[in-house]
Amino acid sequence: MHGSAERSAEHAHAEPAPAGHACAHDRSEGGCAACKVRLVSVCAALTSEELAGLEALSQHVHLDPRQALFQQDDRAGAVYNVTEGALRLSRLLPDGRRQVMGFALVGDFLGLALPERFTVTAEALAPTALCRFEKGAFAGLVTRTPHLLQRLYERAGHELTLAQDHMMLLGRRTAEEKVASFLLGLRARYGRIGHESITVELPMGRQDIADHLGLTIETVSRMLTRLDREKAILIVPGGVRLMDIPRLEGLAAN
Amino acid sequence: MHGSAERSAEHAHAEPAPAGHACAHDRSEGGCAACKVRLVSVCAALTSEELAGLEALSQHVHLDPRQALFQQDDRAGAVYNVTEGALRLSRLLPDGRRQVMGFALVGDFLGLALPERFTVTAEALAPTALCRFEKGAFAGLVTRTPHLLQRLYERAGHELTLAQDHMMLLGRRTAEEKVASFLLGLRARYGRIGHESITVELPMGRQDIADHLGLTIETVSRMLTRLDREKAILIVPGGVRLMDIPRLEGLAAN
DNA sequence: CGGAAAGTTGAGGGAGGTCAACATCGGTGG
DNA sequence: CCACCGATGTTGACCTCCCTCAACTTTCCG
Repeated sequence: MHGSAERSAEHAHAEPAPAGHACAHDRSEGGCAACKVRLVSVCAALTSEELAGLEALSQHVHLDPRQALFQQDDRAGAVYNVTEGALRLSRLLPDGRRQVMGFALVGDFLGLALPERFTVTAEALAPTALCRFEKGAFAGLVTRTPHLLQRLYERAGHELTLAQDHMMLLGRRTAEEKVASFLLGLRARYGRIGHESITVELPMGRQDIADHLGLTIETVSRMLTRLDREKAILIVPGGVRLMDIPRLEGLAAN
Repeated sequence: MHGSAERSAEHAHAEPAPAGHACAHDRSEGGCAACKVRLVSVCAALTSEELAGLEALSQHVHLDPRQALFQQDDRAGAVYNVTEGALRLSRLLPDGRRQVMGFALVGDFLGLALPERFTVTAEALAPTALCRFEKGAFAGLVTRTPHLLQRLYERAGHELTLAQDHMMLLGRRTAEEKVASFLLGLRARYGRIGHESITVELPMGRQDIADHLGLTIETVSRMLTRLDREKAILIVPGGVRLMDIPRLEGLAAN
């Protein structure tokens, strides 16, 4: 099921640029200062000189749907900033059971902890564009730029509280609560990146949602159907419209 | 069930020192340089001058079993380093369901993310001693000491991968796997702080384990009994002796 | 020694998993 | 343009793992 079609772009980079090409002219269209994710991303911590330093390191990467950016346990050679699209971050147990640790949306940073090896597999859910920073160079910039380190640290702290929220969800909530909570959380995230709407796009499949919430695909489907039947949501192609947010918030209960 | 006996030492600090006293003479017995948790803690990043700076900020706090150090949503006025004992870090849902996010052992750092408010409640499981650092002063030291910030950042990254491990456990493992994994994980942690042994102390109760693993107290008890019956472990007063570690590792499966 | 708290064990039930059939959707080629 | 096909999602029937409820035992302290 994890066929060779999902080869890692991280590997590809070492080879003569088959996918994920990172040629110099790729970063000629405006640069970091004009980057539309700058204000929502970790780059907001930087002065314009620092930004220039960052830009010198940046490369653009594009992924097709289902293409992997990197695999769990790959040596981490770079960090990334998502500028377009969405990715699934997952871990596999030896027997194939999967846990989706989260979804990276526009503005999200991958490789935050600067780990030796990636702790998750990152795969594109849609056509996705990223800013790539060579890890060594980025680490150098970080040590020279306490601002940036501070910002990364704050971000890591934030990730940690999100992880705690999700542990609460996985350990102590019912299936219906999990699904309601997931939809509200996703809506809030879209809101923060400027796409405030009652309609929540779901670029991930039902299986991805199930593996994220610690459920099966059937249970996710049933809960969505139930919420739809009860007029709390409306299932639409490619997403869900939240019809009764107070009710959903009651279910999410936090 | 969460009676007034569990009042927060964080509150107590503002009042005229009822519990958790932090008088100057409390830090006269050796200081940070002689601190036995120094090498396993975040302080290992510091030079001896920096250590002196840290020491000037430090206060000793002692907690009795069941006493709270701080509560979820308390304004975070300090960070802590555990020097003795153990604490339970938990979160409560409005309806009383509880998730234990983890247990802090000797050498562990509380308030790592320097949050505005604590995201968990911390309660002592045994007589516990901590080093307390006023948050403002600590934050000041951090900005003046890139070493330390770097170290905190690494630590936060490590916490993040631990959180991911635990999400995998909560979302995708069976009760037996959860318990086996928990025991092995605890043993590994004790090992890292110098208490390598086949016998794992369990300073927390069954309910705490259950709330950590997303199970009920009865299921935890049954799984321990089953592992005992199968000679994988031996239940002893106050803990568990791991009799067949390969078998436990097979169950934990990762 | 006595009472409360903590832990264990058993019986029964239910939320969610499993298995299987069916529906829907999107792409591809005739 | 539509028939076909595989992938994805939905629905139903049944089952099982874990939860619930309850009784009992053990441990911990005063």
